[in-house]
Amino acid sequence: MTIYVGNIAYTMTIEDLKQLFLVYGNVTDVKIIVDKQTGKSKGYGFVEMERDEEAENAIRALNDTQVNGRNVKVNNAHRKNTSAAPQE
DNA sequence: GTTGAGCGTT
Repeated sequence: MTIYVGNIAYTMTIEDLKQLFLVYGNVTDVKIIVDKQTGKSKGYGFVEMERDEEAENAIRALNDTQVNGRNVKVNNAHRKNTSAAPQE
């Protein structure tokens, strides 16, 4: 399952997110979106986990929680073709 | 700061 992580602090890195989600399950891939034009973080990223149940568990545990001083938004991704469900 | 990018073998 691909998890969307938004409103994260610019200080948050891929390893930071990976460690956070690894507590709830094994993480297959972690990615933070960086603007190609500015080279800065866009403030959101994606985390891919093997088991959906662990992913949802991590979502419920980390969503709307303060990380690095920022209230992060964690939810299952609902766009692109990386989601478990088709896009309308 | 709210739903990507990958640029060459993932």
